[in-house]
Amino acid sequence: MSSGETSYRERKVISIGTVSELTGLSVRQIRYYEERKLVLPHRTNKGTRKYSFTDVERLMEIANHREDGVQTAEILKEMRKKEQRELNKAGLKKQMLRGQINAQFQRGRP
Amino acid sequence: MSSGETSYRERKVISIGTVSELTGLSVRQIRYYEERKLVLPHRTNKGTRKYSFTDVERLMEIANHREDGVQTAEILKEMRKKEQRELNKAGLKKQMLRGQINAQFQRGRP
DNA sequence: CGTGTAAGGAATTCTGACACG
DNA sequence: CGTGTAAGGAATTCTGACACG
Repeated sequence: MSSGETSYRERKVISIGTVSELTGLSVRQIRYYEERKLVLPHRTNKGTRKYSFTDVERLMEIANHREDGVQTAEILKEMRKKEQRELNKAGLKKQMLRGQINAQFQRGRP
Repeated sequence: MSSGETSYRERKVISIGTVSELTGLSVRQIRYYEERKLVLPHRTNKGTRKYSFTDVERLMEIANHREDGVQTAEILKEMRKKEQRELNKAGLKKQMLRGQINAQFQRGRP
Protein backbone atom coordinates (compact mmCIF):
# COMPACT_ATOMS: atom_id res chain seq x y z
CA MET A 1 0.00 0.00 0.00
CA SER A 2 2.99 2.34 0.41
CA SER A 3 6.40 1.40 -1.07
CA GLY A 4 5.84 -0.86 -4.08
CA GLU A 5 9.43 -2.09 -3.93
CA THR A 6 9.67 -5.36 -2.02
CA SER A 7 12.17 -5.27 0.84
CA TYR A 8 15.44 -7.17 0.60
CA ARG A 9 14.20 -9.65 3.15
CA GLU A 10 11.47 -10.95 0.88
CA ARG A 11 13.03 -10.80 -2.55
CA LYS A 12 13.37 -14.27 -4.01
CA VAL A 13 16.90 -14.32 -5.38
CA ILE A 14 18.76 -17.13 -3.61
CA SER A 15 19.24 -20.47 -5.34
CA ILE A 16 18.78 -23.80 -3.63
CA GLY A 17 22.47 -24.63 -3.22
CA THR A 18 23.07 -21.42 -1.31
CA VAL A 19 19.97 -21.98 0.78
CA SER A 20 21.34 -25.40 1.60
CA GLU A 21 24.57 -23.86 2.91
CA LEU A 22 22.70 -21.16 4.80
CA THR A 23 20.36 -23.56 6.54
CA GLY A 24 22.47 -26.70 6.81
CA LEU A 25 19.64 -28.65 5.19
CA SER A 26 20.23 -30.92 2.20
CA VAL A 27 18.89 -29.91 -1.18
CA ARG A 28 16.68 -32.96 -1.04
CA GLN A 29 15.17 -31.86 2.26
CA ILE A 30 14.49 -28.36 0.98
CA ARG A 31 12.69 -29.71 -2.07
CA TYR A 32 10.69 -32.09 0.05
CA TYR A 33 9.49 -29.30 2.35
CA GLU A 34 8.26 -27.53 -0.74
CA GLU A 35 6.37 -30.65 -1.78
CA ARG A 36 4.71 -30.55 1.65
CA LYS A 37 3.86 -26.84 1.13
CA LEU A 38 6.08 -25.62 3.95
CA VAL A 39 7.99 -23.22 1.70
CA LEU A 40 6.98 -21.65 -1.58
CA PRO A 41 10.00 -20.55 -3.62
CA HIS A 42 9.65 -18.54 -6.77
CA ARG A 43 10.25 -20.38 -10.04
CA THR A 44 12.22 -18.72 -12.81
CA ASN A 45 11.33 -19.17 -16.47
CA LYS A 46 13.67 -22.11 -16.70
CA GLY A 47 12.21 -23.69 -13.60
CA THR A 48 14.94 -23.08 -11.05
CA ARG A 49 13.86 -22.27 -7.49
CA LYS A 50 14.61 -18.88 -5.93
CA TYR A 51 14.27 -18.23 -2.21
CA SER A 52 14.11 -15.12 -0.04
CA PHE A 53 15.79 -14.56 3.32
CA THR A 54 12.36 -14.99 4.84
CA ASP A 55 12.20 -18.43 3.26
CA VAL A 56 15.63 -19.20 4.69
CA GLU A 57 14.48 -18.24 8.18
CA ARG A 58 11.36 -20.30 7.74
CA LEU A 59 13.45 -23.29 6.72
CA MET A 60 15.58 -22.92 9.83
CA GLU A 61 12.45 -22.97 11.94
CA ILE A 62 11.31 -26.08 10.13
CA ALA A 63 14.69 -27.68 10.79
CA ASN A 64 14.30 -27.00 14.50
CA HIS A 65 10.85 -28.55 14.59
CA ARG A 66 12.03 -31.58 12.64
CA GLU A 67 14.85 -32.09 15.11
CA ASP A 68 12.20 -32.30 17.80
CA GLY A 69 10.54 -35.01 15.76
CA VAL A 70 7.59 -32.87 14.65
CA GLN A 71 6.10 -34.10 11.37
CA THR A 72 5.79 -31.81 8.39
CA ALA A 73 1.98 -31.84 8.53
CA GLU A 74 2.11 -30.57 12.11
CA ILE A 75 4.68 -27.93 11.28
CA LEU A 76 2.45 -26.71 8.50
CA LYS A 77 -0.52 -26.34 10.84
CA GLU A 78 1.56 -24.51 13.43
CA MET A 79 2.94 -22.10 10.90
CA ARG A 80 -0.48 -21.34 9.52
CA LYS A 81 -1.76 -20.58 13.00
CA LYS A 82 1.19 -18.34 13.64
CA GLU A 83 0.62 -16.45 10.42
CA GLN A 84 -3.02 -15.97 11.33
CA ARG A 85 -2.04 -14.52 14.69
CA GLU A 86 0.30 -12.13 12.94
CA LEU A 87 -2.35 -11.01 10.49
CA ASN A 88 -4.67 -10.30 13.41
CA LYS A 89 -2.02 -8.28 15.14
CA ALA A 90 -1.44 -6.20 12.01
CA GLY A 91 -5.17 -5.68 11.59
CA LEU A 92 -5.51 -4.52 15.18
CA LYS A 93 -2.74 -1.98 14.76
CA LYS A 94 -4.47 -0.59 11.71
CA GLN A 95 -7.76 -0.29 13.61
CA MET A 96 -6.14 1.56 16.48
CA LEU A 97 -4.45 3.94 14.09
CA ARG A 98 -7.76 4.62 12.40
CA GLY A 99 -9.33 5.29 15.78
CA GLN A 100 -6.69 7.88 16.58
CA ILE A 101 -7.12 9.61 13.27
CA ASN A 102 -10.86 9.77 13.75
CA ALA A 103 -10.40 11.23 17.22
CA GLN A 104 -8.30 14.01 15.70
CA PHE A 105 -11.07 14.84 13.26
CA GLN A 106 -13.68 14.91 16.02
CA ARG A 107 -11.71 17.62 17.77
CA GLY A 108 -11.61 19.52 14.49
CA ARG A 109 -7.83 19.34 14.19
CA PRO A 110 -7.13 17.46 10.92
CA MET B 1 30.65 -3.80 17.26
CA SER B 2 27.02 -4.67 18.10
CA SER B 3 25.19 -7.41 16.14
CA GLY B 4 27.73 -9.80 14.62
CA GLU B 5 25.15 -11.07 12.15
CA THR B 6 25.47 -9.26 8.83
CA SER B 7 22.25 -7.64 7.63
CA TYR B 8 20.35 -9.07 4.69
CA ARG B 9 21.42 -6.14 2.58
CA GLU B 10 25.08 -7.07 2.68
CA ARG B 11 24.98 -10.84 2.66
CA LYS B 12 26.61 -12.20 -0.48
CA VAL B 13 24.20 -14.83 -1.69
CA ILE B 14 23.09 -13.83 -5.18
CA SER B 15 24.67 -15.48 -8.22
CA ILE B 16 25.71 -13.59 -11.30
CA GLY B 17 22.81 -14.64 -13.52
CA THR B 18 20.31 -13.27 -11.03
CA VAL B 19 22.33 -10.08 -10.64
CA SER B 20 22.22 -9.74 -14.40
CA GLU B 21 18.42 -9.90 -14.35
CA LEU B 22 18.20 -7.52 -11.40
CA THR B 23 20.46 -4.89 -12.95
CA GLY B 24 19.83 -5.36 -16.65
CA LEU B 25 23.59 -5.66 -17.18
CA SER B 26 25.11 -8.54 -19.13
CA VAL B 27 27.12 -11.15 -17.26
CA ARG B 28 30.12 -10.03 -19.26
CA GLN B 29 29.71 -6.45 -18.08
CA ILE B 30 29.36 -7.49 -14.46
CA ARG B 31 32.56 -9.53 -14.64
CA TYR B 32 34.38 -6.70 -16.34
CA TYR B 33 33.42 -4.22 -13.62
CA GLU B 34 34.90 -6.63 -11.13
CA GLU B 35 38.11 -6.72 -13.15
CA ARG B 36 38.18 -2.95 -12.85
CA LYS B 37 37.60 -3.23 -9.07
CA LEU B 38 34.22 -1.56 -9.15
CA VAL B 39 32.51 -4.47 -7.38
CA LEU B 40 33.98 -7.14 -5.15
CA PRO B 41 31.79 -10.24 -5.01
CA HIS B 42 32.47 -13.08 -2.65
CA ARG B 43 33.92 -16.23 -4.16
CA THR B 44 32.67 -19.63 -3.04
CA ASN B 45 34.95 -22.62 -2.68
CA LYS B 46 34.28 -23.64 -6.21
CA GLY B 47 34.95 -20.16 -7.51
CA THR B 48 31.45 -18.93 -8.30
CA ARG B 49 30.68 -15.26 -7.57
CA LYS B 50 28.12 -14.26 -4.95
CA TYR B 51 26.74 -10.73 -4.67
CA SER B 52 24.86 -8.79 -2.02
CA PHE B 53 21.95 -6.41 -2.56
CA THR B 54 24.41 -3.64 -1.84
CA ASP B 55 26.49 -4.89 -4.76
CA VAL B 56 23.40 -4.91 -6.94
CA GLU B 57 22.66 -1.29 -6.04
CA ARG B 58 26.24 -0.37 -6.71
CA LEU B 59 26.06 -2.01 -10.12
CA MET B 60 22.96 -0.02 -10.97
CA GLU B 61 24.80 3.16 -10.10
CA ILE B 62 27.67 2.05 -12.30
CA ALA B 63 25.22 1.39 -15.12
CA ASN B 64 23.88 4.93 -14.80
CA HIS B 65 27.34 6.44 -14.94
CA ARG B 66 28.29 4.31 -17.93
CA GLU B 67 25.18 5.47 -19.76
CA ASP B 68 26.47 8.98 -19.28
CA GLY B 69 29.71 7.89 -20.90
CA VAL B 70 31.76 7.95 -17.69
CA GLN B 71 34.74 5.57 -17.86
CA THR B 72 35.21 2.87 -15.26
CA ALA B 73 38.36 4.51 -13.87
CA GLU B 74 36.39 7.70 -13.19
CA ILE B 75 33.52 5.81 -11.65
CA LEU B 76 35.96 4.08 -9.34
CA LYS B 77 37.39 7.40 -8.15
CA GLU B 78 33.95 8.88 -7.59
CA MET B 79 32.81 5.92 -5.59
CA ARG B 80 35.88 5.97 -3.43
CA LYS B 81 35.33 9.64 -2.66
CA LYS B 82 31.73 8.98 -1.81
CA GLU B 83 32.69 6.17 0.54
CA GLN B 84 35.21 8.42 2.23
CA ARG B 85 32.53 11.05 2.79
CA GLU B 86 30.29 8.43 4.29
CA LEU B 87 32.98 7.19 6.64
CA ASN B 88 33.52 10.77 7.81
CA LYS B 89 29.84 11.21 8.41
CA ALA B 90 29.71 8.03 10.48
CA GLY B 91 32.75 9.12 12.43
CA LEU B 92 31.18 12.48 13.16
CA LYS B 93 28.01 10.89 14.47
CA LYS B 94 30.03 8.72 16.79
CA GLN B 95 31.90 11.77 18.09
CA MET B 96 28.71 13.67 18.79
CA LEU B 97 27.22 10.71 20.60
CA ARG B 98 30.34 10.43 22.72
CA GLY B 99 30.05 14.13 23.53
CA GLN B 100 26.47 13.70 24.72
CA ILE B 101 27.36 10.77 26.90
CA ASN B 102 30.20 12.71 28.47
CA ALA B 103 27.89 15.62 29.15
CA GLN B 104 25.55 13.31 31.03
CA PHE B 105 28.41 12.11 33.20
CA GLN B 106 29.46 15.67 33.96
CA ARG B 107 26.03 16.38 35.37
CA GLY B 108 26.34 13.26 37.47
CA ARG B 109 23.37 11.51 35.80
CA PRO B 110 24.82 8.37 34.22
C1' DC C 1 38.31 0.97 -23.39
C1' DG C 2 34.22 -1.80 -23.00
C1' DT C 3 31.64 -5.49 -24.63
C1' DG C 4 30.25 -9.58 -27.55
C1' DT C 5 31.08 -14.28 -28.64
C1' DA C 6 32.61 -19.25 -29.34
C1' DA C 7 35.24 -22.89 -26.63
C1' DG C 8 35.76 -26.49 -23.26
C1' DG C 9 35.16 -27.96 -18.79
C1' DA C 10 33.24 -28.17 -14.19
C1' DA C 11 29.43 -27.67 -11.12
C1' DT C 12 24.27 -26.83 -10.47
C1' DT C 13 19.61 -27.78 -10.84
C1' DC C 14 15.58 -30.40 -12.27
C1' DT C 15 12.42 -34.46 -12.35
C1' DG C 16 10.85 -39.14 -11.53
C1' DA C 17 12.12 -43.26 -9.37
C1' DC C 18 13.86 -46.86 -6.31
C1' DA C 19 15.51 -47.79 -1.55
C1' DC C 20 14.96 -47.98 3.45
C1' DG C 21 12.11 -47.85 7.22
C1' DC D 1 6.99 -40.45 6.48
C1' DG D 2 11.38 -38.33 5.44
C1' DT D 3 15.63 -38.67 3.22
C1' DG D 4 19.53 -40.64 0.36
C1' DT D 5 21.05 -41.79 -4.13
C1' DA D 6 22.02 -42.83 -9.18
C1' DA D 7 20.24 -41.28 -13.86
C1' DG D 8 19.92 -38.24 -17.78
C1' DG D 9 19.36 -33.84 -19.46
C1' DA D 10 19.30 -28.84 -19.49
C1' DA D 11 21.14 -24.54 -17.95
C1' DT D 12 24.90 -21.93 -15.32
C1' DT D 13 29.32 -20.40 -14.38
C1' DC D 14 34.25 -20.01 -15.09
C1' DT D 15 38.54 -18.66 -17.62
C1' DG D 16 41.39 -17.12 -21.43
C1' DA D 17 41.15 -15.48 -25.97
C1' DC D 18 39.94 -13.24 -30.30
C1' DA D 19 37.14 -9.46 -32.39
C1' DC D 20 35.78 -4.68 -32.96
C1' DG D 21 36.66 -0.08 -32.21
